[in-house]
Amino acid sequence: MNIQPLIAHIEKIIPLDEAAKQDLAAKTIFKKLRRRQYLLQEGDHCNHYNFVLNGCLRLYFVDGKGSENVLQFATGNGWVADIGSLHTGQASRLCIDALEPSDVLRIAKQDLIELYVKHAAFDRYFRVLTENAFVAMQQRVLQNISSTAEERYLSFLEKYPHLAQRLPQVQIASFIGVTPEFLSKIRRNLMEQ
Amino acid sequence: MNIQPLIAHIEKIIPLDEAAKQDLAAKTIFKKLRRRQYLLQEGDHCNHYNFVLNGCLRLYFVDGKGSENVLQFATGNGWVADIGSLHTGQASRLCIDALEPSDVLRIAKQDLIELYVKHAAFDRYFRVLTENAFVAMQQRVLQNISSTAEERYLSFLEKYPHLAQRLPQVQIASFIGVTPEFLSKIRRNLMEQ
DNA sequence: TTCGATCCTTAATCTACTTCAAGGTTTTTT
DNA sequence: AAAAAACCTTGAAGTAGATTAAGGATCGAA
Repeated sequence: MNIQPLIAHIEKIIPLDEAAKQDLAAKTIFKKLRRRQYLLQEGDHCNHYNFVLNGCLRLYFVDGKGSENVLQFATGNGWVADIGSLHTGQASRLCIDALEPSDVLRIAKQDLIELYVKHAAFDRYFRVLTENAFVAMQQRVLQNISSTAEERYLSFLEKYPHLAQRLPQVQIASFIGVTPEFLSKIRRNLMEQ
Repeated sequence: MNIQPLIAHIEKIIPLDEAAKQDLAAKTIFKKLRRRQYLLQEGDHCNHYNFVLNGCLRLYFVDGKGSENVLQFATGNGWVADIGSLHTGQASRLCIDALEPSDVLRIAKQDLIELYVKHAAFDRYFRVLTENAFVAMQQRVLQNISSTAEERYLSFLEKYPHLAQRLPQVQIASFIGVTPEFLSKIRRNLMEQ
């Protein structure tokens, strides 16, 4: 199993010594997913942090009316987990599944804790990682509050041009927080100009 | 200057040795704010992480139409900063000011980095802190997408009962993402039941 | 003690977005 | 190759919430 992409990703933030790399390799699990396969299902306990090698996963929430609301897409070199459930140990209210056939590296919660304790570099890496994710999430809250759906769609195109090509409209609509019908209308309006 | 509340808050997550406490104390700046006083203004570079001892601050964004959109309230034992600006060094698009007269402890960016390097405990502490903040922000995105304004208001009351008493309605409206007029209507509807 | 801010509410009109229903196309599975 | 899913669009009708405008209440400063 080749965990090189993961190591490379970590070393963009902080160098790892040999011992750290070996411990990491020993705790990394490889998993292949088909399209539509669950990695986490509502009610499960989220026990793994997942690093996507290739393909595309989504983290989403099924609300009272049965609609899916996408919180996050994860493609190559991205992480995905229900961090809330992972930390508190409570059952998750979120789902993770594969939008495309995907390859994933997983680290179990207990192993992650051991890595934190043994190698301070991992605290640093996940601190920076989470700070970046936090900033992105904060900007999204801002945008939801202060922009129209059309503005949100345009900014999605700008920010994730590769995803815009790759994903079905339904998923994009769900991410920016509108119905697929309305996104269709937005797109038509944009075309006409 | 008494930084005991800050130390206590950190030690809920990870113990600090004497050296770490002393280095922390040496880098901590005390600041008193009047009501309405800015701690960070749009266009400034955010160079400090701020720990609130007492009072209440808000982090907010002024959008194209000139409306204020509250991202976060910070009261006793809470942190507030524009983490994005703090990290990238770019000018901030956010503002921080005091809703009540407040006392704040500040750590400058450069000092924070030195603390990270010298004492691994700080990487751990801020990792956990940011993970919690991230989870909260994620839940907020979810709620914005999948709930009505009334549901968001009720959940605000549940989650921050002390703030609901203390803050003007305008601020609460801005936090949950509606106009003050509409919040007023929501409150009336709730009364009538 | 009064003047100006800030704050809260009400009501009328307006609009961005949802819901529902339907038909056509493309992709996936068998 | 056929059947079944998933996907995208269109239009009509409905609704949550914004906007505008106005009046009254409370608070803070001089």
